Amino acid sequence: MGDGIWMELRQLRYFLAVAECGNFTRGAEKAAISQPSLSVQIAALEDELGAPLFDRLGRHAALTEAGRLFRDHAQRVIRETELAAQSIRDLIGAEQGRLVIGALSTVNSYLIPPLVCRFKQQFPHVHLQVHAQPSSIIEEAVAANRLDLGLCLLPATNDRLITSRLFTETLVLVSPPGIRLTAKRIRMRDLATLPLVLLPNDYCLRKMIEAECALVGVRPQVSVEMTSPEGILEAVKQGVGLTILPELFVRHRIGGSLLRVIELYDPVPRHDVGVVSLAHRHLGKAAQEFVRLCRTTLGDLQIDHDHAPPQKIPSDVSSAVDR
Amino acid sequence: MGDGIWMELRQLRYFLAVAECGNFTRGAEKAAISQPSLSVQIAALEDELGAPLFDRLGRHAALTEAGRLFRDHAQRVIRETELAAQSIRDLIGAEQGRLVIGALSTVNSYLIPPLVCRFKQQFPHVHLQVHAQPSSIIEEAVAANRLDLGLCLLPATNDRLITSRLFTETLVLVSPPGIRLTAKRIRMRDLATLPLVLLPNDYCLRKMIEAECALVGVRPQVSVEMTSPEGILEAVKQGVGLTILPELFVRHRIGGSLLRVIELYDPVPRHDVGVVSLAHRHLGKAAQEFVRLCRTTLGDLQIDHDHAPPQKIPSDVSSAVDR
DNA sequence: TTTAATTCATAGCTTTAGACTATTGATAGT
DNA sequence: ACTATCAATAGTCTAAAGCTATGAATTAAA
Repeated sequence: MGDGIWMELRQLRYFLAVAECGNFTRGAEKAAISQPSLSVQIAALEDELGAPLFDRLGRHAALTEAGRLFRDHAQRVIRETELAAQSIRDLIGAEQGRLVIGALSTVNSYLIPPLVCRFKQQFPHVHLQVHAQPSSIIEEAVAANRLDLGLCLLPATNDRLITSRLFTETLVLVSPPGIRLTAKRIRMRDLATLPLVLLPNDYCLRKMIEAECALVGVRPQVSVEMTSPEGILEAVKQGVGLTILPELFVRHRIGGSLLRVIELYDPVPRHDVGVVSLAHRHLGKAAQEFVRLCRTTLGDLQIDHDHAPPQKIPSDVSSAVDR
Repeated sequence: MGDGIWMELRQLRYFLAVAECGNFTRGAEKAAISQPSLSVQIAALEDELGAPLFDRLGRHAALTEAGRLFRDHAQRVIRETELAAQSIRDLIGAEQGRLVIGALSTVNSYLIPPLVCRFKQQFPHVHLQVHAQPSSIIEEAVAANRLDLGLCLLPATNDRLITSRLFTETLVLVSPPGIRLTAKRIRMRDLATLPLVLLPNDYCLRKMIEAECALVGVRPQVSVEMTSPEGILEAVKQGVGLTILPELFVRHRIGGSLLRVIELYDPVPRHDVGVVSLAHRHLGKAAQEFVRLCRTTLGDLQIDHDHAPPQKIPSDVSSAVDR
């Protein structure tokens, strides 16, 4: 407490140099300083510790008992500093670390799986944690610095966040096989007569649907509310009703089932999805790379739908729809 | 290698202060420096590590991923320096450490046992190692810094040693029960006719005896040579011959045996025993205390002989001698 | 929206202390 | 006794660590 001066790493480095050389003069050479400078530092160290570290015998300087004891500690200290610097370098190279992100549950379903796959391939030692949460919770968590990144609806309401738009999600109507709906696309206002299975109304997606409907003067008939998009899709499959969900999500989920996808228009219900992070929050290489992978993965997904569908996936889908 | 500037403990201390407070301003208070000084040091640290350690969010400063990683290392470093300082303090208090001494085998027999006992009582955690060696070897080992202290004959021949006289050892003649020698004291020159069991002639003690004899113009009749004083005493007990050994040693060894102690005079053969250490060699508290204990223990031993003998031990001895 | 308060960074200046050269004193080896 | 080596000391210089004052940015309150 009362000490005015403290040990410094420099002194430990000099000390170890002398201990290794057994000689102040050569120790100074090794430490790349002059011999007097080294002597002063060693003396300061000895003074602070309260015991001589070397016996200055004419020919060589030998460690005292205290010196031997101190050497072991000093070596550990220096080693630890080197380890510290190295581990930071490793982290910059994103070879380790921890990345916690939040994602909308719909996005979580189709974007995250291939994304995680690629990410893990690139950064096998980064501990990645993905939370499927509603947009509002994600925003809050990112703002509170509990999440590194968030994938949520835009625009974000919290102004402490910086956002970066990723893509536009289009909503489509999903109908079960039994329903007699031959149209490939229907107007928004025509939703009024259909029984819908939707998310609870504290979800952004639900709110958006309500808002879109209000714009064209209709109130959707909500027959059932469920919290999980997957569950909703399953319910629709059972014939509970129809639902409205993001197109990408639906297309990647209906697989071999008999569900039909019906486009909505006038207007087309859509919203932007983007990545959000806390302003002034430094993003590590892993996080930056994660964002980049979002875009490339998304690009690949879009291709699967804007181009490939006419050849591949639609064959599955249409066959299922045809029946 | 190429780096011009190095991490310093000061920076780690400041870093930990900020990490703990989550705030540069309060961290500066904790570190007892101004906030700008702290900012500069943290910036330097971040610059050297190549990654930001804190995210400067408006309200508080939060550790980055790199910061969290670095904190663990920094804590270990600081902890280790504290341990180092503490262990040196402990050593100064002689609560631990290692003390290696050399002692003449005769001295080793009577002085060392009680000495070690007292020493261990005072410094239970000091690893004490005692080597029974001839004076010349001890001198050499102390000069080569392989021994911390040496108990040997004075004067020491090596001028790199500093010596401190402890006491004067007087040599006495020891005779077995069977010999017809009634005198309590005999002249040195009378040794000429007696068969002696002595140490080999590379021992200082032997050399001294030879020298003393030469002074009075006699050559001792050496019937047997043995390297260990204890062995010699045993041989004498078996009737192999007489011997000449340090009085203190003999008195503490003949116990209940029938050996007789006969004083020598004209001149009285004696030599100084002292403690030697290497010049400029710093002696730890344990070593210093060991020397002090030599003197006090020796004082107690002398008392046992200069005063107690008339009452106690001599009764045993005389009875044994009378027979 | 404006205002006030926090908080960290920057700039300029002061002072500390680490580093260098030159020298002395001491020791060891010739 | 002489020489060489080595560590400590003295004196000077400079780099950097510290402080004060100030500015920019953000948050909280009015």
